[in-house]
Amino acid sequence: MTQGRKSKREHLVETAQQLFYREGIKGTGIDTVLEHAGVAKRTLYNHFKSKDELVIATLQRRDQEFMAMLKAGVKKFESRQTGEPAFARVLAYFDAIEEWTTSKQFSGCMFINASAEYPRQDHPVHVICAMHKRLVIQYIEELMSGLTLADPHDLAVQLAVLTDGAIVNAHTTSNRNAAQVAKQIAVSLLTLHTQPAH
Amino acid sequence: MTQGRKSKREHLVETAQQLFYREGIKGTGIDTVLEHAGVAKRTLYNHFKSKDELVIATLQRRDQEFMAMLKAGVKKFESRQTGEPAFARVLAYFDAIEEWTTSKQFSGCMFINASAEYPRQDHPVHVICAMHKRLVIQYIEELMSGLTLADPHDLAVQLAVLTDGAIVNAHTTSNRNAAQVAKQIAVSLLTLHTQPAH
DNA sequence: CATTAAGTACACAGATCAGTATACATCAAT
DNA sequence: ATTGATGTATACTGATCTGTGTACTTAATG
Repeated sequence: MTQGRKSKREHLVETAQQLFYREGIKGTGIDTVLEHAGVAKRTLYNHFKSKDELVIATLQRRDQEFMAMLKAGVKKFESRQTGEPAFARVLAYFDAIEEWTTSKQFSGCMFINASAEYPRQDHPVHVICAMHKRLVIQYIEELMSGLTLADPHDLAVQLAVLTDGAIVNAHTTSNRNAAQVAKQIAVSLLTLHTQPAH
Repeated sequence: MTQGRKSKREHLVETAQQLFYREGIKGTGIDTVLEHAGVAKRTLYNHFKSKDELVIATLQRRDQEFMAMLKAGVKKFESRQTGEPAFARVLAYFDAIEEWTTSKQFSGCMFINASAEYPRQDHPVHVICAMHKRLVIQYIEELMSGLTLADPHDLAVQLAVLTDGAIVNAHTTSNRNAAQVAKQIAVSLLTLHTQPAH
């Protein structure tokens, strides 16, 4: 029971996650996952009763990983900002997004990609992706909690739309400036909504 | 050579386009396309030497169709706007996006979806999607040609990022307000960039 | 030592996949 | 009327896919 470093299950999910992200989910066969993980097929099907279950496990893992990456990025970049703390956190958030979208391994948002591969909105995979996006909005709302806003949720949704636009634009058109573009817009929005027009 | 209504080729592409859009490209087999089109397999492979070629043909068709839809939408909605014509056209553009994203058959952007299914940026399918996105930016730039702007291309990219964000958000989270959110942001940006701050 | 849990190796089922081969039908143009 | 292009029907290949069946190994635990 107690065994070296990682459980086989965890190792499978980690390997599958990388492959699904790089090659797409439907573009990656179970056998490919097993080869890369160096694990027997039976072991996989002892832990997951179908590929779909493995897919869902990878998305849940990615959700954890991504949120952690975001929070670490915000922490890292917010110190380099000046002015209102909540304002600085939002800017740091877009810096984190930029660092990610310009990184070497970047291949779009795993959840947006998965949603595209499973277009049906009632499919479990699609549902999980929607949940993740809702979590991100919630997180943005938390980042802005120090600001005085007419409708904080509304602004969080705006910033989330902006984020998704930047991610997709960066991936489809290989644009390395997408996140900066989004950040620039975010600054405009924040300025508008925190200092009333007159 | 001269035959009824539509050529078999055109019919195949139209049918494939619908299925690829609704069920995903890798989620749709050649046989499914043939069943729906009522065409023999040999006929398909006389017109296209591989599935990839058919996929590319559907994307090219979708590009034509989508741009036509946008232009028709702009024409339809711009008359309902007041004020500066170029400004009104951009608002009408977002109205067109909204009408699309809230329509019954909406299942995301076919090019974003295809990019996700073919994540490798050098894959022909991915390249075509990037080209389409560049065309959209160009079109937005044309819409704004009457406005006095410091950097028209820059603003067009911003609006394109906004558009993609709205489309993706609408699809993944089934949010019917996404396009309105984007439009609202667009208004802010246009106002900021057309009437200098002081 | 015996039991039990977890993993492995490997063959295999059954479906589906893209693409080909072959023989036949239709029909317009020469 | 013959030819040539286009399409059809059907069977088939070979690869790949998810998932299962089975017998063996390994190691921790009692």
